[in-house]
Amino acid sequence: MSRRPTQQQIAEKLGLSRATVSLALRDNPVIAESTRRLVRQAMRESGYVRNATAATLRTGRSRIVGVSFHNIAHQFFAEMLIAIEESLGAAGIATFLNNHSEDPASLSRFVENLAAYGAEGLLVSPPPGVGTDILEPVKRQATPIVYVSRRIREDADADWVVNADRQAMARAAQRLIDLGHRRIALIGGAPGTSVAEDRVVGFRTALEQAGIPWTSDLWRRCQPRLVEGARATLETLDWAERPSGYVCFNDLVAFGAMSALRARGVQPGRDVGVVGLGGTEEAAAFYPALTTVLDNPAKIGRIAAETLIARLEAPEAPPRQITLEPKLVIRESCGRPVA
Amino acid sequence: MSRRPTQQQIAEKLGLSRATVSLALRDNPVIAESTRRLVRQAMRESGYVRNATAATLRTGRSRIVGVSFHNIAHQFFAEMLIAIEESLGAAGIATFLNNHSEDPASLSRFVENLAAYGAEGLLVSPPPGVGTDILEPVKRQATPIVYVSRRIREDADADWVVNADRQAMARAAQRLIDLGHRRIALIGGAPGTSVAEDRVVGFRTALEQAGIPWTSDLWRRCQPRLVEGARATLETLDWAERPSGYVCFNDLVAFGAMSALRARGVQPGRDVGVVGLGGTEEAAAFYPALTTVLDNPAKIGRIAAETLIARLEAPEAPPRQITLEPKLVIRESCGRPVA
DNA sequence: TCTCCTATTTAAATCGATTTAAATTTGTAT
DNA sequence: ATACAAATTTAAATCGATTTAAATAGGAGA
Repeated sequence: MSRRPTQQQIAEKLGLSRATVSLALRDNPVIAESTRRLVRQAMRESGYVRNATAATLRTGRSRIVGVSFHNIAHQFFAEMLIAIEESLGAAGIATFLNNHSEDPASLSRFVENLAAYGAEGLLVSPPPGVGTDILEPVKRQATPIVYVSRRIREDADADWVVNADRQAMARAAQRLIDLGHRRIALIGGAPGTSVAEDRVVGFRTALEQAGIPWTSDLWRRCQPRLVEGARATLETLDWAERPSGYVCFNDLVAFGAMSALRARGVQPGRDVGVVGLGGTEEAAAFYPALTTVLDNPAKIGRIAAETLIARLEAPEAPPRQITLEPKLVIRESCGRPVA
Repeated sequence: MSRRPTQQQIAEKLGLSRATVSLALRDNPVIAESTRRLVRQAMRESGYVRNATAATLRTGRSRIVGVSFHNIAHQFFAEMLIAIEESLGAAGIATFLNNHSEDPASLSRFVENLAAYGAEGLLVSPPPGVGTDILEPVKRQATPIVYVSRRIREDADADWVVNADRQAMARAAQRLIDLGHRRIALIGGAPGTSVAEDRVVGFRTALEQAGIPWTSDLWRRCQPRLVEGARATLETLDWAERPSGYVCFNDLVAFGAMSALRARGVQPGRDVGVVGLGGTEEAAAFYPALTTVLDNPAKIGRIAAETLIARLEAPEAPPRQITLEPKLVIRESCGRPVA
């Protein structure tokens, strides 16, 4: 900070009072049109920049919102974050960022900081296993929270915007089942998050409805990363009865799975079927092109930001709990029906 | 905001003055040890949260830093951002985020907002073609700026942390040259950014030093995305004299190039050589594994944050202009020497 | 007991914008 | 002119923490 003009100084220069300047700046109609123009002009000339800190202190409205995800290097979260920042920015709201890396302590520190700055809202995808108490500092100030992608189940009447993870995974599995696959593995997903739990349930349900018995070793858990997907997939090649189909936790894992399979001479789309989840741009360009379930990060981000903004305007409105329906995109990685 | 206790209230409860409470909170040694403990205790019990807004207004120190990149969905920038947020957070500094999408207006709005909130610093990777005037609102307040990855050339005595893009690209090209390739295409990169310009110069220099004539059509420009890389690479297959080597703007483009080539029956690592830039985790897992030049996003991010923090402490210190040396990682995508 | 010095505590100003109640100016009708 | 209403402008309080100068308390020494 240094010497940048304040309303005080502008008022003095124009021989007006601080009050007049402030009211003129905010286009209050009680100020004469001519005076308003005068003030506007002076502000432009002097390069006046409104001191948001002072305004926040006085009004109690910070126009700041916090966003906390576990890993913004995941395509899905990165795109969501971009959409959120854009939507908030368009509404004149600043974005405080935190990447908590699944560490509750990181989120905790962030939330405390949000409270200190008087943030007006929080968009969060919490780490697995935490309760609402971790959000206590903002909750106490009645700061609205919107859960994005992941939620805390305990917080049943909060706002949230998530994917229909169960249906998405069920749809992915169903695709392979429809093609005649009976031996299907689930690759990826870390236990503990609401997302992973829902996806596993979806997978399992699809299998059981098709009369295929579910056993927990059909699920090869792994971090949602390409190399991990490759590793987990390789393990299945040692099974007594090899899978003919692979449902992957996300596209990245699917890429890993396909790379691993191909490296072992197994051609996805011909020898085995692979389905992803995500609908990343790369899925279409990969060879073979990946059949996948769309997960719309930008759409979720936009809706989440809108939900928060609506909540700011109507704190007492009933909760908005939005679940986006998945859509299967069929490409080449599942190939044709099996015998 | 709502009723959360203020220092005022704590003071009343304890029968002390606001001054004492404030001084105790900040561990000022003039306050008696016993009083300090008392105050601390009361704060803990009442769930007091410091009002950063009020403190900022009084002290002029916001403990806020802005970060603006063009696309945080790029792996490189996402990882850089994570490292930055973590480093700043560890220093008790909050991160204001902007994803400007190469739009100067977006950056401009952000910078104005930073000035309004009294941000103490800016880490930025500016859009192509902008001058320092776009940063005027923060510059006027003498807010330190650290350029990250990209810089504004005009701003010659600013702090910056960038990759040695020229050398990186030269090294990539050199690898192919060493293997005997003479017909090498450069895939990707959008003109106008300092990064792209430097990389092209590096590529061109390596060619010319090896006695290979550079012509501008060796460069197939494209957005740094997988599908775009695939498209640009396909174009080269129609050339009268096809390339035997491909230097790619980044790993993502290389993945696209390899996918496109493979789809046309050209096997990277056997029929042609491909080099990437980035050192993403996926590069190792891809089939064939990608030879690439490391670009250390997390390291750049960490150093950039440290540079800014150092600058806050010593505003008059000489500029820190850091260029990270590239390192080639040889894998399989270039194959063996050609005839 | 009284003085002086040191250790603590406190009153009050300050940061800059906002807002309300009150004051002032302008204009109109009589 | 005079009164009254309407249109503008302004004084002053406020948000909560920080900080400096000044006040007070406590103790030691004479």
